[in-house]
Amino acid sequence: MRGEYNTRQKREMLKFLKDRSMQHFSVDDVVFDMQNQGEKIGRSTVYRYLEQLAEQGAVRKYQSVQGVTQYQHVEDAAACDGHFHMMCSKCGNLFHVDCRLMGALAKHLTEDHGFVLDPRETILVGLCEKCRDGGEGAEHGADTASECHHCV
Amino acid sequence: MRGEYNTRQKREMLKFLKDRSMQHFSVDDVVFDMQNQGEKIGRSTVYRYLEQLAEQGAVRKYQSVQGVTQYQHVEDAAACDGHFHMMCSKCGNLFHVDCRLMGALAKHLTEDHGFVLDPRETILVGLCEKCRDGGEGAEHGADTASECHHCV
DNA sequence: TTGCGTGCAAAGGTTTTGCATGGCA
DNA sequence: TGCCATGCAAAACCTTTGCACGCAA
Repeated sequence: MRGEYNTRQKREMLKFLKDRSMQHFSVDDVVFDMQNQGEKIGRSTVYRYLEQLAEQGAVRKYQSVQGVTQYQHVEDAAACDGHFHMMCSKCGNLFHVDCRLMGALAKHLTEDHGFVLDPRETILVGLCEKCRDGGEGAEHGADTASECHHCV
Repeated sequence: MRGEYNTRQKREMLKFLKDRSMQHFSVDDVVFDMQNQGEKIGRSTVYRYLEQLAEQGAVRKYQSVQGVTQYQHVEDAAACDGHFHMMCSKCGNLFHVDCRLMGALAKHLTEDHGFVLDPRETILVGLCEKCRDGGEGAEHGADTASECHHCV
């Protein structure tokens, strides 16, 4: 049965992801960054374990606009249940969108359009505040929580 | 300068896409389907012209959940401005979501979260009515317009 | 000791690119 | 005729898979 053994590679990779829950990674990012930190890990292992974690719901898996698979650790699966995510097309950061209106939208789509929206798969795309204003782009891995100023 | 010549391949491909504005295609779909109709076209040409059309806004380009690039002809760019799209994760069909609530959401996100939502890039993911009910999955290329029963 | 996990290398699939040829203007 | 467009093949990527060896239990 899969996922039975608790190996060094799994421990280190999970720790790596947990320590960077605000960031998202491609497989290459994980391999490269971990190896830069002196941790030895093979590419196949990263692919395989990331896939396992995604199945378990411990990481979110999605396609970037450029078509590269991205992964991000899900800090609290329960906390993520009720909300959606938004990706900035410029800086690439992923934001949590905690907002009642999203729930209302999901309900409405289900009841009046017949669509059952999947918050785990759906990613809203646009420009985040920093990239819109500064035009510089937020640094990669900046804090990515977004609370609604009005409706939380 | 690119896109200067009006060639047979471009004419046929554009016609092919226009005639099937309700469907979405991978590059392979286009190559295969067109060749099945007896139209000769090379794979590189399809890649290159699709890319050009996407830049011009004549086709929408996006990643399927499985990570394959999909293209769909945009019938009326202006008509698409005000609405979003939803993809069924089971049958893969793309639906127009014509609904005031989406506009309200975009406005709210901009004003209260600082996000400028991009309707052209954003795809809502979930289950469409047919796939939810029948469990069979709608046939590929079925009609994909969805009007709101309440709020249009 | 057993058998899952790992890592290498090979294979598979998709997309891009270089280059000679073809065809539009 | 000049130059962009096309199509083939090769290359570049990303991801999956097969297999022998390593290591957790």
